[in-house]
Amino acid sequence: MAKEKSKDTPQLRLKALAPEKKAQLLDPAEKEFASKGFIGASLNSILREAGMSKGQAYYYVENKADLYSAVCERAFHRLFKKIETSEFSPQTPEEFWRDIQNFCERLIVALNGDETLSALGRSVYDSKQAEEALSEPLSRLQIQFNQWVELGQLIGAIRKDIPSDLLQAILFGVFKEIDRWFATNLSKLENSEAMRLNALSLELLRSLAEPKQASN
Amino acid sequence: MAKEKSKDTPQLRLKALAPEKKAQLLDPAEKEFASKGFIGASLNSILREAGMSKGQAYYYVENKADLYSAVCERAFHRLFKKIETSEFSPQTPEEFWRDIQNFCERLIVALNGDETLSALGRSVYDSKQAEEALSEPLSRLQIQFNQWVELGQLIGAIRKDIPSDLLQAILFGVFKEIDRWFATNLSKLENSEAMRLNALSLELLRSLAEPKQASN
DNA sequence: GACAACTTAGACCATCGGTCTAATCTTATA
DNA sequence: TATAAGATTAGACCGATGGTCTAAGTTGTC
Repeated sequence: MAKEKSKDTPQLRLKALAPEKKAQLLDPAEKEFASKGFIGASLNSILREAGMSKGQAYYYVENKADLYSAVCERAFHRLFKKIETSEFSPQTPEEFWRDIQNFCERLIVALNGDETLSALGRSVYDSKQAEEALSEPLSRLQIQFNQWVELGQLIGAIRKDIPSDLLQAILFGVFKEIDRWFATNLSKLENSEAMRLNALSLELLRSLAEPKQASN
Repeated sequence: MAKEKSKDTPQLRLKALAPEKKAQLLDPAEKEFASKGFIGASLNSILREAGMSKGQAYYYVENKADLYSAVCERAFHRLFKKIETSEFSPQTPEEFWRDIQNFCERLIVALNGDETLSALGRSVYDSKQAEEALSEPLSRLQIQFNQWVELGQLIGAIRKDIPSDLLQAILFGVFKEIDRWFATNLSKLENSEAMRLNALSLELLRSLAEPKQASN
């Protein structure tokens, strides 16, 4: 009983690591994952870049998926610090959608200011394996999302005739495609057109989620 | 100039191959791709199953992606023979959406009758690499799709305020998520509920694509 | 039968993610 | 301060992957 039982899983060891050393591994990993995707990224190449031996890396990380997860988790926190989510307790559908719009706008601003972060985010679509690697943080996101949906349903802002996981999948799907499209086409767009489409996209999501007999 | 200049690319050689021999390679490949996805499928394992040497396979196929593409192409033809697309020349939005619904129904029936085919279809979502491997047939599909969209726009069945590739991405995305959801949840569903959701899904797609001031 | 083209087998390659062991470095206690 | 115990590190090694290459076998033609 020397210290505190000591850390005996890679994850705990990584968490207890000095920030600079953690960065020594996670920075090159983030760059590689963001640019090559989960599957395309080479572990060996990351380690070479990090100047780190395999034994060392695998002492702090269980496998490739675990490393990816650690990288995303860190990036996720970075994003959340930028967004600083404010209170969210709408009483009417109008308020609900205003708050959602507000949130989306801040999200977009935050992502636009950090290309690596948004590329990393997009890497989740890369493959099923990437999604599985993030199943834990993603399920946390999903819980959060479901709370919003339930709240929205409570105040009549969101339809109740679709199973919420199906609705969620659809909304995420649409969001994903819009994100993808903007990522590839933004540069070719006039500013005004971009803003119009942005607003339109949100309306689209709203029209999907709202009860059928729309309130406007 | 012995024969006809002979086939000097793997693709042409494969196309000229006797059907049974083609099947000897493509059948095991289809099974593997459908069950393991593009990335998860093992080429070596396919060849073992097919009783075919590497040299032989690579004589008829350029690489893994090319094999996947050949498999999908063949499956695609199989699907189309089942669907037997009828004429499609609606004059009004109502007719347009009736025809679309008709098509979707036949598509669903065809897919339900061929589990391997639908699993193979779903394998496209497996990874970006899978999608890239099918870029050629997919772009043909896209052209077809765009013709429908243009026709729909002409007769006022489809909105014109969204770039058609964005609209297409969104519709595909929604379709994909619905397909996925049904693939995992169908068994748990009551028959009547399944039918209700099915109809609702189509309505959803329609509401996304229709001009904003809906006609009904 | 000879020559050329087509076809096939499978050894071989670099790279992949991952494992394992032996060495080293740290720390705590006697 | 010596030593034992634990934490950490290096990197050889592993099986499997997709892909290449060459030498042999097969086929068709004159």
